[in-house]
Amino acid sequence: MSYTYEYPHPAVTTDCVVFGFDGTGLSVLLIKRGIEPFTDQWALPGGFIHIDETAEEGAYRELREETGIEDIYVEQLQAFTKVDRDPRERVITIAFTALVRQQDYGYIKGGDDAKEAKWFSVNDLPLLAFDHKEILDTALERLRSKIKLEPIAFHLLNPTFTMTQVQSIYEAVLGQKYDRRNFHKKMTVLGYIIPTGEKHTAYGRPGSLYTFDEEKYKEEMSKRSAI
Amino acid sequence: MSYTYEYPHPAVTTDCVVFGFDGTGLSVLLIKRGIEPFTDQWALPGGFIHIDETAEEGAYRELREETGIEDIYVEQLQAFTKVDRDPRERVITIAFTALVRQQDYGYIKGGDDAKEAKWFSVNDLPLLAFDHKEILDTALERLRSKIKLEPIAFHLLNPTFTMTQVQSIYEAVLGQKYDRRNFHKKMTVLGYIIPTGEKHTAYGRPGSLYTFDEEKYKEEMSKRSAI
DNA sequence: TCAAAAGTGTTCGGCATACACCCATGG
DNA sequence: CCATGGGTGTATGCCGAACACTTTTGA
Repeated sequence: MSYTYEYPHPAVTTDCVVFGFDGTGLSVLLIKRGIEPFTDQWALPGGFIHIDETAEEGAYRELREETGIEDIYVEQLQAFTKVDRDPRERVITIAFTALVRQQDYGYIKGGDDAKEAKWFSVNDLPLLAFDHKEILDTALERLRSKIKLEPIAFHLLNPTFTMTQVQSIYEAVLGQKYDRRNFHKKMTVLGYIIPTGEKHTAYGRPGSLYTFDEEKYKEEMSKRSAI
Repeated sequence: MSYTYEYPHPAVTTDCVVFGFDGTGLSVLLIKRGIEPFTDQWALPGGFIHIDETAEEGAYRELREETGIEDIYVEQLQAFTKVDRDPRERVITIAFTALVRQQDYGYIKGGDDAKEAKWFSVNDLPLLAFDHKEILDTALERLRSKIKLEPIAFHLLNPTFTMTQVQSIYEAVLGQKYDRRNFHKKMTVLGYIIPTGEKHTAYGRPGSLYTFDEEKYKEEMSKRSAI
């Protein structure tokens, strides 16, 4: 079976920067490549898109095939189009950012073109295949600016969480420390972080558990843009 | 001449949302299509990327070919990948946002696959070909959030400009009015908008001309992130 | 009883907002 | 001299930053 065109067509892939949070730092999910090129090197999960699926669908599918991850937050980053970024042929990749609850995927199976899948701290990354380092850096930059504007941190957390956990994510992503009292105040004043009444015990005094209320968030947003 | 692949490859195009400012409102540059499909309909300038150029290079080339525009600010928006977005074959487009000094291009020549090129107010757009309305809306949304964070308004203005002109751009893009005194204060306090000492006369009292200082902007930014 | 983490309130400065009067120019 | 638009300062309110002591739990 072969496909012929009048003009040359680039191949199109998707690559996914999957961020997780392990309780202290920000992590990225990488796969060890099982096929040429860059066999045995670490890379972002991804692959060629099918002719009858959108890039989003392709990104979801590749994630499922290579890592077993499903039902997560995925958002398009941008396309990367350098002419020589793949040694096989002209390949354009559409990169995505995904946020997952890393706890749910403590052990990742690997599969398909991936020999192995593993979480890495963003501060201690191996050498990456292709231009995946550049993609990852772009994703990180976007994550940093986005977390200041939108409540995306909650995609990295359990449905209920403590304020300290939220604060840890902001600190890990933005690389700075915040005052516990001011952070708590700022979050509660937003109006869409709701105490559940439950407590969470780890060490020391138990912390209150909160939940993110999507509805209240939309309400608050429409109030503000109405002004 | 034909090109054969083992797997089906989508075609890849670029499309460019070119914003201009005519002194009162925000405009978009559209071309009237000279070829099938959607002949004679208005569309974003763009076309198929060559196998040996990046998407950015392709976007620049198509803009030059279809509208004669050169040397402007261009930035990638995102890819649009719906399966049926082009009736000919599977086509993925990588969309770009461009900002130009509309004055420099009061008359646009058209050319190549474009019968005609024309500025339209973003508030009074014709029916657009393909999914170009969706692309345009996405670009507008991105422009609105970006203008709040970065000094991109100056790409729409002459190298020297009055404060009132800057204010008009912010008002046109964000769709709200600002107090002249407060706006002036906010801009000057930024530190990278420098008075040239020249005056600009239109009606009434002449206004001071300012210029945007790239170096100072970078300085100010590094100061702030250092804190 | 000790270590670890959580809960909480006040003060201060800076930035955004609201607002009005006078000035320079062209016709 | 009049119409048009430009330049500017002050008062107020809100938000973010700094900062310390007390409480709850498990070991």
